[in-house]
Amino acid sequence: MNQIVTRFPPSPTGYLHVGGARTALFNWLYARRLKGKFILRIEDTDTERSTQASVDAILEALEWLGLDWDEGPYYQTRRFAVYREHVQKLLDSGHAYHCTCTPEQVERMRQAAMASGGKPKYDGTCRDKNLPPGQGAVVRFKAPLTGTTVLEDVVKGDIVFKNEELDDFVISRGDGSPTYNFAVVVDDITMGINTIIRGDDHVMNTPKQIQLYRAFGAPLPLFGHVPMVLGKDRARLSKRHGATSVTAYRDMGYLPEALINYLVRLGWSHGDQEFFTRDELIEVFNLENIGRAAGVFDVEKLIALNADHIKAAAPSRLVAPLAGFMREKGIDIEGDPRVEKVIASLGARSKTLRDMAEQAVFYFDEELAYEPDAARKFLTPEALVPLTSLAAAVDALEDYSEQAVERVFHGLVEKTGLKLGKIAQPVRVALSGRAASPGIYEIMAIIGRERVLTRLKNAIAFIEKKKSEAGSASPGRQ
RNA sequence: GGUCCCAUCGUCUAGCGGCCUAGGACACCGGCCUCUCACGUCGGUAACACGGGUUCGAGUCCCGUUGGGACCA
Repeated sequence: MNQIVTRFPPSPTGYLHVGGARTALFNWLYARRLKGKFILRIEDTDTERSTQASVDAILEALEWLGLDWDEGPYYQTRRFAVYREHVQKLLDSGHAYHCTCTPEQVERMRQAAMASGGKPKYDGTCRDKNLPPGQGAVVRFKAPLTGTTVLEDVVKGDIVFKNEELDDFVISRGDGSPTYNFAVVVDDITMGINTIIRGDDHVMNTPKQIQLYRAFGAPLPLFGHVPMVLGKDRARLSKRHGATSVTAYRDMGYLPEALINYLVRLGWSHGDQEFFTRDELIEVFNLENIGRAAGVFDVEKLIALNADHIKAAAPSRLVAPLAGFMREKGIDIEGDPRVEKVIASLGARSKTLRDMAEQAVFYFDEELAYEPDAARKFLTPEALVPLTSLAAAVDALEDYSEQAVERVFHGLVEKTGLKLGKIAQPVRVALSGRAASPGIYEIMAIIGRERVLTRLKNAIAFIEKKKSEAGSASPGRQ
């Protein structure tokens, strides 16, 4: 085979879902691996359900995933002349014929065939009539009546179909529009596609398509049918299983490389390796290791992989995507010199970017709100001494750094005899508003001395206020 | 209903006749680390659907059953 050419042909009847994204990914990876071409084709012949909004959504999702295409997008609705020309070719070569049987007649044939225990199919009434083209006449493919058609599938192995199971299917409708199987084959042949990786819901279409290739005298492409992606209940993945659109995952704070990593491992493996960068995948992806069994989409594992990719990402890589989530919280982090350090401090603690944004707020928001439970537990009168002495020590510090701050804490431990935790927890709440956060020395280094002092003072004032309120309220109680 | 596909821990999977008293990952449970939470690290629970063959030997090959799924209607 010369240069390999793959394709992804979505129907623009909705967003790009994760199952579709996976087959696009497989085709893309295979093309990139073998330095081939990846073509995008929009199968929009169902004009009832196809929309431009869907096309846009699909392109947007592919772009976000970084699955770039080398040709296209081609639109089937703009290729009717090509289809007509190919219908004529089959007519001329005797591989197709006009048929004037009405849908009602065909339906009766099917009923009759079923009644006599046969397969519901067209009985070939017009097959040898050599009818001329006529108003409303369809064009049928003259399919082989006996023998077998073998699909040599790279993932499933050989699949044999008896030709008697198939019938003379329609390739061109009464209005001149092509049928699905016909348009696909004409497109794939004329676009030079030689490798077709698609969902295994297409295996039953394949014998018909193979017969068309033969009728056209075209070489067969390599077929690989990959198993479906299932939901938790092992039924085909659908909206009731939760988010299925690619962009929904983007909006929830997943990294495209994580979704790609997850999707590729769902149905493909490379020994025991779980974590892959995009470049690694391009290096090692192959068709041989695609599995034969359908897989269940498991968000838990996606989350874990996303966390791993966040950890592995350079902070600078995360600034732009995180900025979007911060903006939702009214915080503009772009250009802020602290962001990369903030991201570094949160990398090991974030499952998603949304999650990271949540935790990053306190670094930037000066209107710190204390978590009620954390404040109740740690911002107590007992914390007054450590808080005030820390403030004094920090204020007196000659050079302010993470190391210097750490030394201050150790000094306080010695001086007060308190356990480090007794000092650290109130400070943590004072600085972050939470009971759980990155290390406090790190936080202090990032937010800077000024803010540290302000926040410590605020916490002290908070405790004092609480104390006096409690004092004035207590006489009424026993 | 017909045709076709599939079948290893809850999930994703390794395994391509002996290296398997079945390995890894996620999740879960414990220990360690520790200023909290994470991270990390160490350990644990957990699977070859069933029944026949073939073979000296089967998770691995063949047949059947069962169970899922796809397509057509």
